[in-house]
Amino acid sequence: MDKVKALKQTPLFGSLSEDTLVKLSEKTSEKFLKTGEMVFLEGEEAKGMYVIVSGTIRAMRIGADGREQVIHTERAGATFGEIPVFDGGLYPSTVVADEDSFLLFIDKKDMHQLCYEYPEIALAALKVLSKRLRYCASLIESLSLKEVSQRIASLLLEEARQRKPNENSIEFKLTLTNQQIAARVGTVREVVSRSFTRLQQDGLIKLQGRNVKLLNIEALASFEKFYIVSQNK
Amino acid sequence: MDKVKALKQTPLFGSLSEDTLVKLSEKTSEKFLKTGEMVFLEGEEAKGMYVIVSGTIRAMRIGADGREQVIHTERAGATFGEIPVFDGGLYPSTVVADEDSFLLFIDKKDMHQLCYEYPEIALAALKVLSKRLRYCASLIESLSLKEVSQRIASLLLEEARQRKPNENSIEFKLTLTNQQIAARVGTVREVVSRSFTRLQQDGLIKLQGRNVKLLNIEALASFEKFYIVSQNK
DNA sequence: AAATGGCAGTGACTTAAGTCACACTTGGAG
DNA sequence: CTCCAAGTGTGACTTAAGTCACTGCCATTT
Repeated sequence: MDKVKALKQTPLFGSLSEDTLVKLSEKTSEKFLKTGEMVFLEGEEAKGMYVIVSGTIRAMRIGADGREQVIHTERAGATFGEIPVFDGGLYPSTVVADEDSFLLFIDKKDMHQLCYEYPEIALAALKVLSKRLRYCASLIESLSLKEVSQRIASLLLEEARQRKPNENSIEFKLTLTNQQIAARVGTVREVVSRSFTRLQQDGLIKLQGRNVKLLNIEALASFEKFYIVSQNK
Repeated sequence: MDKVKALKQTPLFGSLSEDTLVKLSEKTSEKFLKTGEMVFLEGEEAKGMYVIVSGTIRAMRIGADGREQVIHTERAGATFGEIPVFDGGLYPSTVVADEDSFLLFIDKKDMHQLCYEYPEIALAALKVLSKRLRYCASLIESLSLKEVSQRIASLLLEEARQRKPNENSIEFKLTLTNQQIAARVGTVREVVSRSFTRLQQDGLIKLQGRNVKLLNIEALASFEKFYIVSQNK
């Protein structure tokens, strides 16, 4: 069965035996989503969590003016909606499919039982949440202490890292729209656009349409970390 | 023994029997800190995590210009530094004592062993991290989508909640300096000061020195959530 | 091959927030 | 008591970021 294979791929359930995975997979229910469809809304009652078999999702919050801030994104093999499973509360953010996606739903109670029966699952979940917490802490830092162009620099470096591991000049196609970048980085479309042109003027990147070339990764990384504004007069 | 009593109080180890706690307590080591002393630095190699027996700490990041952003604060009974225990990385932020504090240190390996032996500990840890993640998500939202005075409003409401549960007009003494508030809320001292006077002008609070009175909790809460700026002309 | 809708780029303007400098409280410590 | 350090308040100024309003560019779709 396909579901079993999918569960096997995840960091959460990868440690389980074939048999156990079969039993688990029988308890899951399936959910198909088209791009843009919502999985759940912030504040909704939560009955369980999701595993992404294929596709990608974003978890986000929406401000009073309608602006969107992405909290985290997840792709195939990852899970989301775990928080209410472990602390009993409501879903902490709204989740939307960023591509057509196939999800498995796992009930709260089943998950608890698994954690008691197989401590390695609890440990794996702890690892997943820890990584997420790291990411959130960095996002907090950059929202509070860094400028937009620095945040964009780090997004570009991260995108690059996910493609080719390590060269000193990397070129790739941006799959994100400026609007999506803005929502991740905590600004608006126009500012993203201007930041790109500024990074280009400063010789850190080269743009041609949606094609980005990081001209000097070293410099970009140090810009991301250390750039300080005019200071005093 | 005092250590055992302290461990018993924590959400993490509260479920353990007296005997187990004694055994655990023997594995911990003690650490005393004066106000302002550092527990560990962001990026430091991590050998384990801490339990706060008494005192308070703040976990924070420091920007290139020296500005500080608090990620979370913890008080007696809480734990911190768990992330590297579960994901094997370095400490994600710098932790400093906000008062004279007494901590217990628990080794990574001991913690792992406990999680295997007592799944309820792993579950408790999952709950702790889930709560922290909720807090971080809200901080991200407010840094990205809310104005400083709104963030201060929510800080005031939170402070109030931690004292008297629910009345409609609450008065209390702010223990935080404006500087500390700024570091939590993601601004600078001066802006906090001005925000306070503005909240006062708008009739939401009454200030007398460090004494704050929330005049209209309803209104303050709705200001915190929904306030929208001038919009268009 | 038009036509349409979604994106990107940019000028012009506004504004919240940050910086600097200085004066004013205040609550301990000697 | 009074002195002092630490903290607060505030005016004046700068600036990053946000808003509005267009223009122009593609990539589909019919």
